[in-house]
Amino acid sequence: MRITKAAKQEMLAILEEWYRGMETALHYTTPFELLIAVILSAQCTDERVNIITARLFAQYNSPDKILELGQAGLEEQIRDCGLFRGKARNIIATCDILCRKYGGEVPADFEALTELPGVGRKTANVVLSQLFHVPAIAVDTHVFRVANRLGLAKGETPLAVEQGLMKAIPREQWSAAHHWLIWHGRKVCKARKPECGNCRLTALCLAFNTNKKTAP
DNA sequence: ATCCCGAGGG
DNA sequence: CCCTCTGGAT
Repeated sequence: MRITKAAKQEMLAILEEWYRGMETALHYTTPFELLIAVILSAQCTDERVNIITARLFAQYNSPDKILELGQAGLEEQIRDCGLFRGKARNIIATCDILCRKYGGEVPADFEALTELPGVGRKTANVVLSQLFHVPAIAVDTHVFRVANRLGLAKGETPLAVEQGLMKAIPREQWSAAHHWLIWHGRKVCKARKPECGNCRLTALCLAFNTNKKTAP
């Protein structure tokens, strides 16, 4: 079974109506803060990242201040969000590059961003779309799962799903659709126990209609 | 036991 | 492709 173009457009219309205006759950006040928050969000809930960054940014809200804090100090601050040694190492290295190469600012360029340690394709796309209004679809765990379940974009890798979504969604909606899919994944189309009973998309959903009315 | 707005290394 | 890194929540 496959999802028609018309069905995909209908899904997007419902998602837009449902999640209109929903944006990131991460708290930030500057580009630098968003960059760090997104790096910290790997394998960690946004809610927990917000707890950590509230404390961290109160004192250390710029690359030079993070460098002042140092590896051990940063590890202590971010310990509770998991993967803390690698994240601390990457953030320190990234802050060093930001200071030396970009005057302490966050570069608005995909190649420049992905050269920063700890910044991969997903984080770069979040920063580009959210900070610099570049059309991009960041595929995280929620977008990947929801797009595959719905049949909006099938793919075995995040890149394949990203490319499928770019075909299925008008460019001007890329950044917004990223947030619709995330919120749908967080609130309804959950990884472990999807709430199909609360979903407005079941009539169109590939997984729901393939698995005899029960999403995997 | 599995998942959370992944990335880097082998 | 695979594996590792990691604490907290369910």
